Amino acid sequence: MEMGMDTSPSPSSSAPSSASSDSIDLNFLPFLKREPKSEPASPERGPLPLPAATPPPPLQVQAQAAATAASPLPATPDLSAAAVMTPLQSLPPNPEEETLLAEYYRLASLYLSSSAGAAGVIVPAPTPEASAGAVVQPGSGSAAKKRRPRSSELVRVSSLSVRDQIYFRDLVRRARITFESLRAMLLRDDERAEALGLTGVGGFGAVDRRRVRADLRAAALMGDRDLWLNRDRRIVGPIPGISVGDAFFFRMELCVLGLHGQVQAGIDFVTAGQSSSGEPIATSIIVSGGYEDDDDRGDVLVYTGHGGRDPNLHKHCIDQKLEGGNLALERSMAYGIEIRVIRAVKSKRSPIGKVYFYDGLYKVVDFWLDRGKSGFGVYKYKMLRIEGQEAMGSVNFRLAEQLKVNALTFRPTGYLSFDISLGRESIPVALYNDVDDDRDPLLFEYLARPIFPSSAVQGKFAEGGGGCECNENCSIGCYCAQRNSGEFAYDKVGALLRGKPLVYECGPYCRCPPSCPNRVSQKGLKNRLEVFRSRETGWGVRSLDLIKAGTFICEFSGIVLTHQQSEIMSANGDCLVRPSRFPPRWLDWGDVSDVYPEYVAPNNPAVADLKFSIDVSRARNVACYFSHSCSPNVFVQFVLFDHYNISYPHLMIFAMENIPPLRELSIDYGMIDEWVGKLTM
DNA sequence: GTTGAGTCAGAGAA
DNA sequence: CTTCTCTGACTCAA
Repeated sequence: MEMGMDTSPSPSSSAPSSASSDSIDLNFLPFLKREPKSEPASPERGPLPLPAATPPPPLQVQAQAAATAASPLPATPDLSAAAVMTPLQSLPPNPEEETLLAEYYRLASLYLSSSAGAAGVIVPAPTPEASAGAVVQPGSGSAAKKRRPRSSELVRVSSLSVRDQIYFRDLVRRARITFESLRAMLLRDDERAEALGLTGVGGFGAVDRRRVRADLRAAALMGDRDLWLNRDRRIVGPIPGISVGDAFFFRMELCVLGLHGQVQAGIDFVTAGQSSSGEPIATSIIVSGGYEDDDDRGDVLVYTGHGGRDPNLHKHCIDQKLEGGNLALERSMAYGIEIRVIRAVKSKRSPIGKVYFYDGLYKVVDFWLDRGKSGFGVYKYKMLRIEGQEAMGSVNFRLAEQLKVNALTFRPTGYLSFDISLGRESIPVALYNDVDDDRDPLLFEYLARPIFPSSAVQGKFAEGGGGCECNENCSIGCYCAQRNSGEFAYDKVGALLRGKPLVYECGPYCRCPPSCPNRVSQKGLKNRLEVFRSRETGWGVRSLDLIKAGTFICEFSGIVLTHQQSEIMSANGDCLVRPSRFPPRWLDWGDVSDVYPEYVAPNNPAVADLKFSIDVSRARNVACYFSHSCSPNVFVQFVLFDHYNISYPHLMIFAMENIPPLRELSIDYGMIDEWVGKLTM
């Protein structure tokens, strides 16, 4: 099958295609259901305003400059591809309209996702083959795969409306969830294969113990389905849906998203042949810390060109040449083209020991040929960060590390409490306000665990046969695995593999030890959370730790009321959280239907119609201060572990994006209740 | 700390 | 103009 015939939806096009659904019923894709009926306006794009009058600065170094550099520049480099883009006819953004649109979109999102749930998006249980995932080859088959090459069309995406921003954020999140879910599935398959005595991906007879990297395989699966983003144009400047500060764990993921298209090289650029001015143009760089001559001061960065190094040793052995990415950076300087900068920072929270932060846009302001520490010639580029951007992810990361050690040194004022839980949480929860004199969260009793009504839990502790009989950590086939319809919900480091209607963790009636990997959310906080005051969202919550997507954050606590009690209390106008109102965002986590169209979200274990509510008016925990968003970074997963009454599950909150330190956590509450208004005003 | 298989895109040849 | 082959870039996992 030719890729051109592929029936899978292609998110790489900026507007949702009116995909002909030959063989795949697109209607069951939850994501597509949530899209607004009308096409989101495509981003306003325009030709790059290349300063025609800017003469190329005289090359200070006439090294081995490629012929193109030496030849005189055309007065106006004709980036013709950009020129045919829709001309800018943008009105100045109207804040009022933006707010209305945001509200409209929130409601549309709410309506569509909730109606989707009611209309039976949850289709029959996946076959074991489908849920095992990697054993099934994607439908298109890998035979005649022909990857669509990267386009050279150079565009800059600017002034996205609120609605577009949400649209692209969701698009990017979906791609990232697909990537991470595939990777997790492949890893799990590897482990199973190894447990069975088969080795790696080579299958039978493979001798090599080394696994084929799951990140590469996940990217390849997505590539076969044309699911890589932003391949139809080369974007200069910000990538829609990716914010300054976003965190990534794999180089391949950067390629999949189009943030940086080079698997290994640190400089990504449009080649001379592709650019109509005949010159290469750099668009992004990665500062990995691998080059000894780099000098990184944050806002000011001296970056070293690539090349000249021995492939095996990380030593320079010949002079660098002004070609490829090196020349492209120089050309970007001449034209004033902004460069995306991605920094690698060491982190124990990362599966690979480091994390890549998108730190925003820089401009090259100077370049020269220098003698590196090795004694060989290296090209150096002085880059300045463009002002007015969000704080850098790498800076926030370091600040948060310092705050964990000694908060008062870096924030002498503003802390109202270092632990509003008063020791009730496993990790302290700080309270910080440097905005006004509100101290509201201090006035409530901190309740780390919800209190269930006795009628709800009486006799429900050992319901359904009590716990498992495992003496060691639980494994596939044990009673608790069966409860979870044959598979455990978490991977070995405690990340949720995919969202489910309900997760059964091992509990007090299980024999397995506390180290059992099926005990995750019951153990409480693992991240340093902070309740903080902001001018935009009132009270909010942020983390000092980098939170990997899929990991547990905290429980939603309070005094649990029965249906009857809820009716009475809400009549009194009290603050009630209704679990049934959270849109089923868990459907998205683990969704790989873009790659495996046969994938459907699990509909087991079953959960009851939830009629209870949580009263947070007297006692509450940190979860109560999460801000609302229709494009949230956390979601609710229902979990049972201590009692087994399916009408009263715990509301456990998990990350659905990688959440960088100091970024606000946001959740989709569904309807905005009066209490949310009260809390966030 | 060391090692090697693995990827895509660029560059140039066919 | 398209298609191919070679090369360079260095990451991730053991």
